[in-house]
Amino acid sequence: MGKLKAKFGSRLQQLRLRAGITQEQLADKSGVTVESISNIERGIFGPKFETLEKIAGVLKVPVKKLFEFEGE
Amino acid sequence: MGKLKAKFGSRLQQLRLRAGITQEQLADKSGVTVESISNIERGIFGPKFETLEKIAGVLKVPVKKLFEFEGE
DNA sequence: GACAACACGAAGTTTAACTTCGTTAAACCA
DNA sequence: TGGTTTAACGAAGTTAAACTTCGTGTTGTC
Repeated sequence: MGKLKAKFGSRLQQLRLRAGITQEQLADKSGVTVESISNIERGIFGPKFETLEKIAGVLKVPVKKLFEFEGE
Repeated sequence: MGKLKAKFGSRLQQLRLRAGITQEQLADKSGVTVESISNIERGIFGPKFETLEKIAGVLKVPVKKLFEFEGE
């Protein structure tokens, strides 16, 4: 229990690297700061719905892709 | 753009009805109020990550199922 | 050496999630 | 009828998580 933020974070990092962009680029296009992206990727907190939607848009993936973890 | 909350809401309602439970039952087991579930299902706001995780647990579905919308 | 990219922490701000009230209405059953 | 359940819907207030703004430290690379 309580592992969703962490799993989401590493999944986000995975998809961001796959897209070939930096945290700063993702941050700028998503309308948040680099530190926020860093915090999200490290599982410190999860994005709110609005940010979630923007991030998925920048990465050009459906939102559900961000919740597809390994071993589930 | 900006339709994620609404799509998530109706998807949640769909899965809740499929599970055969009321908003109140889902609310109690998820640790939020009935009004919150109602607001989420109507797309007024999206749940925070912690609530999202609990809801998926109550419905016994992986989180990504809640983001599987029609026509995507 | 300088720069890029990122981890990481602390402290403050913002605002969306959440609550608490209350009303309304449809559906079902006694 | 009347009572109960279920849920939509609004307004207003509270809470807490998301987000920001600082700042330091590390790694890699040009």
